[in-house]
Amino acid sequence: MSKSNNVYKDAYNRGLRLLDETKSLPSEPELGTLLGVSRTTIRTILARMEETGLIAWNKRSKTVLRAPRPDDFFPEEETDTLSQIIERSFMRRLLAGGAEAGMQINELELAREIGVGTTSVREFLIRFSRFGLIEKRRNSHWVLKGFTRAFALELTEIREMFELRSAAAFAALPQDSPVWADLDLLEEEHRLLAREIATRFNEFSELDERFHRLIHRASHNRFIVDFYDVIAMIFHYHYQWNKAQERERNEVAVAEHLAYIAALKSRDLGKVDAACRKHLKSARHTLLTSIPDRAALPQQ
Amino acid sequence: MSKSNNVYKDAYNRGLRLLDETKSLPSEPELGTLLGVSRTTIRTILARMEETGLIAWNKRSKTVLRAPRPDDFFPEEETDTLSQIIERSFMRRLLAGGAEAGMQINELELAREIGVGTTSVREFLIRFSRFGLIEKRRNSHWVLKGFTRAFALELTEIREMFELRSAAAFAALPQDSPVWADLDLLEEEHRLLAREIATRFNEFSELDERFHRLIHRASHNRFIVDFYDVIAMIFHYHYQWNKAQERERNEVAVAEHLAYIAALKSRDLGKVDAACRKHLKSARHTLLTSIPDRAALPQQ
DNA sequence: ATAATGTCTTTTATCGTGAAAAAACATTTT
DNA sequence: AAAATGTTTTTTCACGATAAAAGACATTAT
Repeated sequence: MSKSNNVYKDAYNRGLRLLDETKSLPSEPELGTLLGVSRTTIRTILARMEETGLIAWNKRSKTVLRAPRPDDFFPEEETDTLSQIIERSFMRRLLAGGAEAGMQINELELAREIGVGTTSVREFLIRFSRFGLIEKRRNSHWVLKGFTRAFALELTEIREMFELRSAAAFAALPQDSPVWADLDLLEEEHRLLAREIATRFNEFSELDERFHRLIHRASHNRFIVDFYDVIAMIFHYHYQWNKAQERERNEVAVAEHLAYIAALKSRDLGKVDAACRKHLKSARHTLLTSIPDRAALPQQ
Repeated sequence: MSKSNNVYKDAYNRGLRLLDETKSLPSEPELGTLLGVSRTTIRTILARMEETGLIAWNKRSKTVLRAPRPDDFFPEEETDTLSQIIERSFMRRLLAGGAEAGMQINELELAREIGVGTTSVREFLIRFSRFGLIEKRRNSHWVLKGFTRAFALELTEIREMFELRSAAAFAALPQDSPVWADLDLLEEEHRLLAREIATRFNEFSELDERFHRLIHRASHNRFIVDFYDVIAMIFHYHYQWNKAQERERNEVAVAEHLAYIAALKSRDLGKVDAACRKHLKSARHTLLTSIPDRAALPQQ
């Protein structure tokens, strides 16, 4: 099978949306930057668009002939990266119970189960290992450390250390820094979401991530910024799994964010520290309550 | 070439040293745990020892016939892991100048240069990426971020945060914790080294790592413990490269460690904090002075 | 002369394969 | 019967090969 052409398919789908907006497409390099792919892929896309009668293509002229129909799009699942597919399968296994700490992870078995080569699984596990949930035994299997209470506590300990420092750095940024404008925009989005929280509560997690990443970036420290990947991954899957009181939780979190933003804007370090601590405390609480108690039993 | 048998060769070399000590070898499973390899490898080793006339092997009896000679050992370089080989080559390139920030890293070229397959290089780069020195562009090349002043500052910022916390946790450990015995042992080793610093100064870095890892372990936080890998890697290569005033530097560091150990034993948090800060400050200074100024120029 | 298109080359992503090493199972020895 | 040895199976590690995607070079159009 070698390599799937998901990059092409995903870019094609996104390209279809451009057809609605204009009567003719821009140049190939321009499309490349627009869709974030190389010209090679753009040309493959254009070739297919021509073939399916979506556009007339002759050198520089790329005229839109008709609007894309639903069946012009490639199926969503064909646009996923292999590593996304592996990650999803792996996390499903991990969260869908039966994943006791200390359990062995078998590359070959995982690969067969997902239907991919072992190389891809190996590479995924190596990348995944930095999240602290698995560990490699040299020349042998991986060991699952488990999504335990201990893990959550260790994660939040670092998170709190990093975010308090980043928040302080943020508040100390000069008034003319562009981050203040970014913060204003995020504040506005929070206000909008707060108003319609009853229906849009599930949009919070995406906003949450953008907000915290903005703050962490103020640390100007790659290790702090990169660590947010761990948090984001955990929260992403965690919230997919645990939907209890999602609306209430998010409503509280939005309010806390707004208080946090106000504190940042006040540039009063004491207030920032207090607002940040308060939010992190409730975030930790939410994460901890969602972990089954079984996992709190002594490990190893 | 498939897979080199370096595990066997390394275990064989270590196994040879056992022959000096006894007249007959223990059971296969026992040898396995002793050398940290599987029985399969043990049996391959025994087979060769028999073949070269080192032992007489018949089922349970493994009698030593003669002492190993220098030429019985496999050459050192054949006992290295592939990832060690790749890491060394890569770091040599990186430190031996000509590695400007922003430079592209080519998997294929690296693999050809080192004489290994691309898969191994890919896996190495993925593992290496957590050190924050390289970054991947999706579907494209890796980018070298460079061993710059900024990198050193970001690294030490985290190190200081983590170590201060670990040191405080260490000092708070109950008197009957086994770590105090470990600390006593390390203290003794430091005293011995201090006495013979003139000749043994190059043994410090190994002691340094053991000392700091002991302290970090007191945090009981996997992210803190794991982060020491980054520090250890940087210091390892950094000190190989920069030998200026090595003796003096290490002499100072040993004295600082002894003061740090005394502070820990006093269990006075104020003293611990002061001693830790003092040592970390000079460690940072040493690291920073060794980075060429060119690297301090504005990046990107 | 600049920027696009057309064409060719290189690199990345992924697989299947095979030897090294581990692990599991069967048999023998104490 | 517990622990060792003997034998077989499974898994990991690393490679070369190949399609997808990126990138480089050549040519053409504005």
